[in-house]
Amino acid sequence: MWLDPHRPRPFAFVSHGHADHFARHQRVLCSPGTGHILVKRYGVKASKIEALDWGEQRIINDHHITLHPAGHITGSAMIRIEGPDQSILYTGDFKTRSSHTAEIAEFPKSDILIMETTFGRPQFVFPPTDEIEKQISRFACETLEDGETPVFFAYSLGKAQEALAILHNAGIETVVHKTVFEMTQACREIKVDLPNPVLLEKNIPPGVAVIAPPNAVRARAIRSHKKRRTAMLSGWALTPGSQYRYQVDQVFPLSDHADYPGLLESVEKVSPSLVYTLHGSTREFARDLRAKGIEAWSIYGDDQLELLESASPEIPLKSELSRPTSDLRGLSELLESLTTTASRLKKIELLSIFLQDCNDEELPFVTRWLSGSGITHLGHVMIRQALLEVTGFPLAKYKTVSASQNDTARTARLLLEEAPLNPLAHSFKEVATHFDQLRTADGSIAKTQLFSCFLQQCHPAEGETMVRLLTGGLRAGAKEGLYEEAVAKAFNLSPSDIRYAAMLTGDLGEVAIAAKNKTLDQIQLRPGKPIKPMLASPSENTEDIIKWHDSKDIPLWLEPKYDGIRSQLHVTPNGAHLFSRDLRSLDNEFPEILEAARALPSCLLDGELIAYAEGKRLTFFDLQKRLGRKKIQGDLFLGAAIPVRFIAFDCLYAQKSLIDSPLEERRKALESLELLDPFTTIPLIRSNGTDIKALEREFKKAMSDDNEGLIAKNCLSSYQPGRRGQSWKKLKGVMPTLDCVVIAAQQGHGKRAGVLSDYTFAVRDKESGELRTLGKAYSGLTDNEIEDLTDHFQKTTIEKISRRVVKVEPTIVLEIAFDKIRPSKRHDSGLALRFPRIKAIRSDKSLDEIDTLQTAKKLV
DNA sequence: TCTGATGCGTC
DNA sequence: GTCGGAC
DNA sequence: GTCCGACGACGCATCAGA
Repeated sequence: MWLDPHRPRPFAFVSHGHADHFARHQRVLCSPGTGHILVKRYGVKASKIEALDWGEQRIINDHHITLHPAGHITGSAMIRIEGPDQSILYTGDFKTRSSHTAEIAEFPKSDILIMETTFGRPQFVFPPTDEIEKQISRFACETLEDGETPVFFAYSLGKAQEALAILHNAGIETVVHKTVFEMTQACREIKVDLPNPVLLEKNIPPGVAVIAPPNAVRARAIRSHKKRRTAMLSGWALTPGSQYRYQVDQVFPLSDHADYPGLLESVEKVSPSLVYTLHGSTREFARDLRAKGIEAWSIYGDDQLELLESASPEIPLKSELSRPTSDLRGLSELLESLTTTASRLKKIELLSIFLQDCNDEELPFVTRWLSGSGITHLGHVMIRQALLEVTGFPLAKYKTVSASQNDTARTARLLLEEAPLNPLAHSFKEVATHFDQLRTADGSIAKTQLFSCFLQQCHPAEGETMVRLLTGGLRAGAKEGLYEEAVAKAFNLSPSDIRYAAMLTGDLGEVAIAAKNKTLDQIQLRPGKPIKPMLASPSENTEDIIKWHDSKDIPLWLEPKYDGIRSQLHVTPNGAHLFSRDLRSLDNEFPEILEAARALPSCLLDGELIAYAEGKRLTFFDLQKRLGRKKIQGDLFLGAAIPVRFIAFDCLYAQKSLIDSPLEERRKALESLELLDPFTTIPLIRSNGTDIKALEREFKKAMSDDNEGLIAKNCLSSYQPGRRGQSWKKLKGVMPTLDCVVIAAQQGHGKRAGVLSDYTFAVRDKESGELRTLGKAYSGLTDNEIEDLTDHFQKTTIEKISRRVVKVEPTIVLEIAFDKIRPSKRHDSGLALRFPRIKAIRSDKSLDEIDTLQTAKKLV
């Protein structure tokens, strides 16, 4: 018999109904209350459950087994196993204080005690429960009086019911999230004295409090409710930074675990001769017991997601740490306000004021940092390493914190708050120098070292900002467009002028300084300086294209959409250059193209690089082999094996800038260049803009020529760099689909951190009968669908594969659309999809109706 | 020296 | 590349 | 309509660890 095992076992004791203590065992021993919860929460078959009443005795292999209330949540039990020589008590999770929904804990005397020590450090002393309850009620009342909604986050089983009882006793009307609703009903069914719960519908009615599980922080009904004040109910409220960690307005230390005095008290009652400790501060608590003359050892395994050790006394807490006023601090504070305000206008206002305060030297690079360029990024592995160096924490601790955050920057801040730091003031210039050093440092070890030294001199908040900047994940809800408007506002210019200049340079920093000095008009297009390519908006079908064109008099211009690499060819008297879609230089990768371009006059061409050999186009994957190469070495060989052509479809400069000229004129300029191999001009179809049949024919032809589809262009439009405007439309082929079953689900990042957002799907191999994975997808589902699926997958989890991934029962059939299917080593089907997306959740289909590997292979 | 994990940039 | 959500 | 941030597979480079 296993005790609370994480993996499915033939026979296991399950102490209570929380997910971290449960797996799909063949037979389960538990209290009747827990048994009922397992049925309701995880859909466990009642026949698999062997319930044992409090004090009732069972004999298994000559051992007397009894269960005793643990006081953690409804039904939570300790198990006592008495053998011929000695007795063992395993506590599961427990608490010593009384509560509204859990039975009062009993501590039978035993020789060996295996106990949980989640809060096994002396600083964990919870205030009296009635005191906490009063605070909670007061928070709810005050919030309601202010016309706002109090929202409590609490585990859906246990804490949520406590909260419901507390609010009910205080006479506060409460609505609860779906999972809380279900768990409350389950508790009521086993005679726990709780008010009838009211389910939270789409919108929160006025005058009520809300109880939701912590992972509903991002649920739509709650997020969209602006007038809310949030509170987290957790014992971790006692740790520094918890309010920040949970991103709530308030935290209350309402806990279902024993605090430090409670742990000691329970050891005393059991009076064991040997203690093993589990969860949380296992080593510390065992050490404390040994100091009292009780033999005690920790069983390693800090598998509790929420675990966060508190600062040791010699390290100053966050509040005591000085936070020097500095440029960097200003930037931190700016980012913080940007993140918290949803209003676009407000963000622009904040940014513009900030930019006005920068001097000429700072302005360009600060603008670049904010708009996400000009910083070499550090990967999260290097950042993790630097954090471990500064804090001296073990990797396990990083992982625990990171698992609860899913955000490197926030993880950094939490860890730094417990680290011995020496915050100094940092000017922008110093920060810029540091970024430079990081960029030029050789190797990841040197970079890590540099960064950890810098972090040591940062206040945690500034450390977080540095990490945000270095990971590029500002998550401030602002990108290019908004920054352009901010620059315009800061220097009193029109946003369109700023945008135009930004299009030309692709460097907002340069634009900002020009704006400040009123020299914007000096920014002009010229070959050698890359500009952002114009993009096409997608359209559904040929009908859309006709509707969009909407003209009898103007021809509809069509070009095939090649499957290559978008690139810009700049030819100047001093040499030629190639740039990629995001303005990276491709010069090293395609030297033979540059060589050939020397024969061309000065010009700037927009086009597509494609792989082409022996009169035939090769695939994108062939072409990709030539990307990312650092050394020119072997280029001769590669150039021969995978020759490349540049297919030009636009000309932005020929003697003068043609950016503002209509496409017609640009095309003329392009044709007058009379390009020769390896340069070609894209075939152009000047079609009648009203004949849908003709359009269909052209589209079919483009597809049968192995193109991705067609690009439709308005021949009178100017070139709009960097915008996915309406002057160009793309039309792609109808995608094939396969019906697949989900076999694993993965936790998301950022705004998808509380949900299982990413699904591994599989098809059936007819030969072996096995399921074979084909790929992963999330794209295509709405937030609500993801929430529902998360719920479903939590209930149908078979086992935890890794920190983020769970294996689930194959119950959900998805219709997966994709562009192409091809052989691959990534998945065990030996196939992979290009651009997979979820077209539909096929709840009408069952596992035996999914597509087969053999069908999939035919589509290759 | 090889391999797998990670980062980065292309679609 | 894909997509949904927010403004 | 437009921007933004969640994500897919693939190929090359780099680095840690076998």
